[in-house]
Amino acid sequence: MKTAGDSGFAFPDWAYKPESSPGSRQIQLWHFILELLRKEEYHDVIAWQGDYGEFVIKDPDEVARLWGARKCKPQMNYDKLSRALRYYYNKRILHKTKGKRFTYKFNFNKLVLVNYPFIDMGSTGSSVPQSAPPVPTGAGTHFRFPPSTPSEVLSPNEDLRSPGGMFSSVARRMARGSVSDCSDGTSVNSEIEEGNAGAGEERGERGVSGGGGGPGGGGGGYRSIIHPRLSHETLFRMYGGPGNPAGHPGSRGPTGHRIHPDSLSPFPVSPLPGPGGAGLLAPPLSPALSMTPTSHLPYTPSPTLSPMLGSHFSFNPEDMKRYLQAHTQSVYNYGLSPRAFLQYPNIVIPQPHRPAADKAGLTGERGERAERAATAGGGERGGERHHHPSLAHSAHHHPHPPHSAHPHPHSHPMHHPLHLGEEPPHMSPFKFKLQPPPPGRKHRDSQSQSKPRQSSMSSGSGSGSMSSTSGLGSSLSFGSDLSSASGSGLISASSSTQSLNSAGLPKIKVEPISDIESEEEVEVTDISDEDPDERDEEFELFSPRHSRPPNHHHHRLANGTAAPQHQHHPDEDLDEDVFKAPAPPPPGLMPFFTSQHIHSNVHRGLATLKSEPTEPGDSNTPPPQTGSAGSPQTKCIPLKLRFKRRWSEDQRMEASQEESDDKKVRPEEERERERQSNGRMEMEEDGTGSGEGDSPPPLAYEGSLATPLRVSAELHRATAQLSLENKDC
DNA sequence: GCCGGAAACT
DNA sequence: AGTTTCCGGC
Repeated sequence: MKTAGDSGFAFPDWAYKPESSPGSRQIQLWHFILELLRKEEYHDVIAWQGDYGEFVIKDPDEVARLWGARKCKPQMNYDKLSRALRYYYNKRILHKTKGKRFTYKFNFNKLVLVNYPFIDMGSTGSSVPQSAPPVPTGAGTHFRFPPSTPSEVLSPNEDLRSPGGMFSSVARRMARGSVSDCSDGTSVNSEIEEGNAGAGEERGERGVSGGGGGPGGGGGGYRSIIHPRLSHETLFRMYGGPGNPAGHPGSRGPTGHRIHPDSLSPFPVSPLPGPGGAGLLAPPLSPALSMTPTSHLPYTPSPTLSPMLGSHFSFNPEDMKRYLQAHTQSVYNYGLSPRAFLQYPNIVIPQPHRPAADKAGLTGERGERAERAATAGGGERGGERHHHPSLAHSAHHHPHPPHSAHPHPHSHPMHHPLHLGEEPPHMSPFKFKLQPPPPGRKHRDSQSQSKPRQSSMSSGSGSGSMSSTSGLGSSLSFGSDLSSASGSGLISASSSTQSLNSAGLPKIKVEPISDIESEEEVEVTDISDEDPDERDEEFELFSPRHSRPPNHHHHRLANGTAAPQHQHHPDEDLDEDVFKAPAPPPPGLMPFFTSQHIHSNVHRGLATLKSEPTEPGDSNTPPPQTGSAGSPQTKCIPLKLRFKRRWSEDQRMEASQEESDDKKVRPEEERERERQSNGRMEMEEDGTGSGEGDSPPPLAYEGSLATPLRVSAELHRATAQLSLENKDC
């Protein structure tokens, strides 16, 4: 089965579909809708209206006609189209706004972020009008929706390993891509948009009534609507400097990593409003940063794109740095869940942006960007993004948003330069052998799960279960790799870890290229095995349930009282949340960002893990304001070790954060199982049900850190090993 | 108008 | 898989 996972990215199946991506021949309805929405010409037909992400089809027939034209389905009508839209309900891409005719609402959190991490949500939150269509202003010049598709994003593999590869890959795609429409031989080259940056949009369809199905008409009409490919620039932004093949370690300066050339992050905020960039979005991670674990994305090894490529790949420090940086950056840029950082405790979060430096760096670096020319009109840097009219007033056009205006970037605790260059020198390349993820726990438990639904959680193969951990095999990979790294030369982390397996993590074998041979195999057992699954709620962190007591099975209340009293239907709530403007991240979460828990000095071993989650991470990094004190002691901790720890914690976190998601999608059995074992998940909300403003107590996290003895013991051992190794650093 | 099952289509 | 088509039901 091919899914997003094939590419190595953690995407919900529905979100992936390369074929359906803009660049491919088939466009998906939601893409199309978004396209229309972003075009003023169609505002009389369909437009944003109402709440965030909500739009109204003003002229159903016309929309249907347009859609039909696009799909070469002259018989299309609103009834059919709406049926298609309804299919999105379960996928959570859309919701129907009840009571309002022809009104639907996008779930951009799932959709945009997952699919188009590059999209600039605009100033989002506050500045954006209610319906503020998360109109994605592309990272690039002009807003392109869908800026890219996961598939186009390139696999981490490619990126990390060699930008060059990335390029070629892009080139390849660009070369090939064109969207064919119903027209005879006519094909709509989506690339065009890149070229004209939206200029010359045509509405061929309109007015060509009747001709809807007509080849020429239909095709041409949308010609510029779609932007299928990710520009190189975008890619660079995503991954930091342009071509800097892994082969040239150290060639890139800190500034070179600039993901966003614009003065400030082009992704000021996630769609979720939040104080100062605090708009933390949850889990949906950038496809580009596939290594990041997401809670709702299934992991699927990709033979071709994923890091699992070939099932074996080598990793060197540079790559790691790059990856980490990208990850970090993405977290910041996309307002990802703080959890994303949990993995890299010691990592200093990159500064959102250093305009001058960045630009300089970027400029210098991106000579090869072909698209530059193409996008000429765009002026990406200028921050000239296409804004949806409705967004007009949004604070978008801030090439250099003042802090006041955009507190996020700088005020955000996360904003610390990532000093990758300062990674422990001793890091030597090591190989990771990735193996296909073991069957999810569900699988094991119930072999005969009903058909998998892509909606995050339900997929049988554990994709659902993978939730956060699995999201990206890679991220997990690291963790597991690292943890296992301490073992004998070649270890299969997954094999030793049941929890991991249950999580559906890919198996990874780490082959220390350098010296780690003496290490013992460490078995990392995670308590999270409880039920790492089916969670795909992206707002986990921000939802009330986060306040749930730590280290408990997610579905249970701390006091053991399971008495959920909230009135709403959990489903409803969740959905609502999802479709609602995101709430600001709970204060309590900040610590996560700021203080990278973990890391501990080697000597302390795992103790840190258990009790002191908030230790300051990188010695190089000044402790964030919010962070609790920090003791610079982790300097010498090998990345591997950090990862290991991070991973463990993450696992625990995951376990505690699970929550119910889309029940609709979930197989009945599954739900049943959950109910039985965990009690009502609804309870997770803790009765706090209030919604958005909820801020979970910081404690929650700490508690969740509690580690089972066995785990700590194991880890401890591993740690000891590592520490010995790195004693001298 | 809206919903969602079912089957067919690509 | 993602619709498209059809349709009965609310």
